[in-house]
Order: sequence, then structure tokens, then C-alpha cells
Amino acid sequence: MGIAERKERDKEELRERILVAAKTLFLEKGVEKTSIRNIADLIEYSPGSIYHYFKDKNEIFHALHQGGFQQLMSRMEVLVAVSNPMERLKRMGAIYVDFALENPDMYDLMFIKEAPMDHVFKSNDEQWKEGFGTFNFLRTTIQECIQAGHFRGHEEEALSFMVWSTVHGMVSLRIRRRCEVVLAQRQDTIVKDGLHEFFSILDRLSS
Amino acid sequence: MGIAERKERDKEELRERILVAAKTLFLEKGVEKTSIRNIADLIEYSPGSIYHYFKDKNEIFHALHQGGFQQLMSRMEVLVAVSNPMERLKRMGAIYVDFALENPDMYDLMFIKEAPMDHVFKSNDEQWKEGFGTFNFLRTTIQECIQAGHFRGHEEEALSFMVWSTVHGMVSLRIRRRCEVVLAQRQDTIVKDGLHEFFSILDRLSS
DNA sequence: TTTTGTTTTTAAACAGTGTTCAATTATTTT
DNA sequence: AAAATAATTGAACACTGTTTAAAAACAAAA
Repeated sequence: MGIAERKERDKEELRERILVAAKTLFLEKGVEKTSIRNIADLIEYSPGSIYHYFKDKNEIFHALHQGGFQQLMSRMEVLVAVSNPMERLKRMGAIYVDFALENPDMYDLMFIKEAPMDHVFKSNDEQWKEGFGTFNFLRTTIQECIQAGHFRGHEEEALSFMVWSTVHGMVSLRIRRRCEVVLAQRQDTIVKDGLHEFFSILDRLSS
Repeated sequence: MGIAERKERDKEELRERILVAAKTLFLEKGVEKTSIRNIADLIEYSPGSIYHYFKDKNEIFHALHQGGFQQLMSRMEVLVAVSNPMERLKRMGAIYVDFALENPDMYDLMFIKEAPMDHVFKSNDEQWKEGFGTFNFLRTTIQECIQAGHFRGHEEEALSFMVWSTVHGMVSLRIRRRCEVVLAQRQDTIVKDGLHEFFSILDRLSS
């Protein structure tokens, strides 16, 4: 019965087209300012038909949300080759910041937007574990740093959170345009500069 | 002509009532989910009349935004009595975090929401300098720390940004509900724990 | 090939949104 | 009391997310 399969593929294809259109508009105008009608217009279907493929607007957001974590995780994969945990930690920070600055709207979707966090946790979905995955990777790395004698006197969980917060803080202040308070001539590089300040602090803590 | 003055006062009073109603609803349901009609209902006026006192919804947001900075600044005032700059820096962090956790929605309004940043900067208003004021205060404190021999090898502007980012990152991850990835039993205290990790890092950098 | 059954798609409707504006009401000045 | 000014209203406009009954499209069965 190849027909059923073809229909399945067709359906999957339209679903994908909706997702692509939604992503385009979300990243262009933001989630709130993108309407179902906008998405429907772009793929040349009626607004109602979108509800055949997604329960509601949140489910579309959710699907894209997952895609973002997969992207970030795939960037992190090169780190398995870095055996020195301190080196790995710093490279992780650099990858994280690069990802955020290169995909600000996707980062916004993943870590700043408030929209459907309920939904994300209620649906015990497999993919969201990718979200946990990223933090677990950070925790494990810091664990290894501690085992290697770094961060003496510090505690794994809280330190991991603080490290994450530092990079998240920098990129999210940039993305949400709060960097206007720093010196005008420094605004373009302040995130990278801040990251290097952080790195040199980490280096000092190695001993 | 006491009448003109009384009219002015009346007008100012209704303006204030709109602001109070808007704040109540914004902090209760969020900015997006609060409608002009909701605000009008609460003060028992028609929706249209609100536009006699504010250009649009953003201008209401903006007015509240300013109020938030004044609040935060007034909390910071006690710090002028702290002469040791390192001590002052840490206390600043604690005040900042406390303010954010006690007024999460106002903090959200001030530092996370994207809404009307254009407006904030275009209108070269006096009050927004309070926003600069907070960061200037941080910069000055770190300047003093450096002059006192701390943070050797670090650079004022970038370090200030990084310090701000760390506290902002922690509270904004909490406010936007991204702390679910940390250990369940730690979630309630993770921000304060993270802050103390940060403090002990700062202490180490004192030498 | 025609009929049946299922899936996909649509247009219209509902209740909500921010905002504008002509008309009404209230208040002050002449 | 009449005129002028200011404040307030309610209806309207063009949107929004979502639901739903009807229509169209299409595969399988007769």
C-alpha cells in the first residue's frame, strides 16, 4: 500500500512547510506579532487548515523550540574531543555565545521568551531532554573540573547555574537591547569582551 | 486662578489612577494579556478616554518602566554608607537580586521585556538616565575596586558588564522559568546559592 | 464507473484585541 | 443664560486565535 505512505509523506511535507513559514515569520517579526493568518498567507492555505496539523499556535512554537536545542547540541558535539575539562568549559561558553549571537531570535525563542513553558514541561516529550542535555553537559564538565582540582571550595550545582547565568546574562542583555548603557564605542564588542573577562576569571580559579 | 490648578490636579489624579490600574493588571496578568479595555473597566471609564491621558499602550508601559528604576535606585541609596568598594559591590548584587525576586514582573518590565526600547531611547527623557545611573553606579564601584588593588589585569567596562550579566542572568533565568533544568530540590534556592558562589569568586579575586 | 467513506480544505463566525473619531455630556468662561 | 472649551463616550475599523459546519478532494469498494 504505497498510497497511504505517500499520503503520509504529503501530510508531513505540508506540516514542514507550515513550520518553515512559521519560523521565517517568528524570526522576522517575533512570535506575538505573527498571526496564524500570516502563516496561512505565506503557504497559500486557509487559516483553519493549519489547525489540522497543529493543535494551536503554541504547538508550532514548541516544534521550533525543539529544533533550536538540536542545533545547539550539534554544535556542542565537537567538545567530546576536548579532554581538558577547563578547556572544554571555556570552549563551551564560546560556542554558546556564538550560537546566541548568530541566531538571536532562535536563542530568544529558546531561553528568553516566556510563551509556552507550561506546555514544554507538561508534554513529557523526548526532545526537551535536549534542553536538560545542554545543562547536564555543563554540569558534567564542571564536575570533571572539580575532580581535576579546580574550583576548590565551590559546589557543583550552584556553580554550574552561575556559569550558565553569566553567559546567558550577557547574550540576553544584548539580544533584548539593554547594552545601550555601556560605553557607545564598546557596545559592538562588549559581549565578547565580557566573555574574555569571564575566561580570565575562570583561569585564576584553576589553581 | 486656583481653578486651573485644581483641574490640572484632577487630570493628574486620573492619570495616576490609570497608571495604578495598569500596574496592577500588568503585574497580575502580564503586559500582553492586559487590554486597554481591562484597564478601563478597572477604573470605570470607557476605553477611549484612556487615550486622552496616554498616547498608546506603550506610553503606559513606559511610565511604569521609569517608576521601576526609581524604586531600584532608592534601594541602592543605602550603599553610599558602605566605604569598602568590594563590600559595596557585593551588597549591590544582593540588593539587585532581592529587588528582582521580590518584584519579578517589574524586573521583567525593566530588563527583559522587549516592548518599547525604541521609545525609551528616542524620547531623551530624564528618567531613563536612572537606568544609566544604576550601571554607572556599578562601574564606579568597580573602578574603586580596581583602584584599591582588586581585579588586577581586568578591564573596567567589560568587567562591569560581566558582573551585571551574572546577576541579571540568574534572576532572568528564574523569572522566565528556565530553572527547571537544575536539580529539583535546589530550584528554590539556586539563585541565592549561585549569588554566593559568585561572591566567593569575587573574594578570591580580591588579592 | 459509480457509489461510499474518509481526509483535507475552506469560509464564516465568535469573542477578543489596540486604536480612532464623531457625537455627546460636563464644566468653565464670557 | 449663552458660548466656548474640555472630558467622555460608544460605535466603528482592522486586526487577533480558534472553532465549526459545509464543501471539496480523493481512495477504495461495488
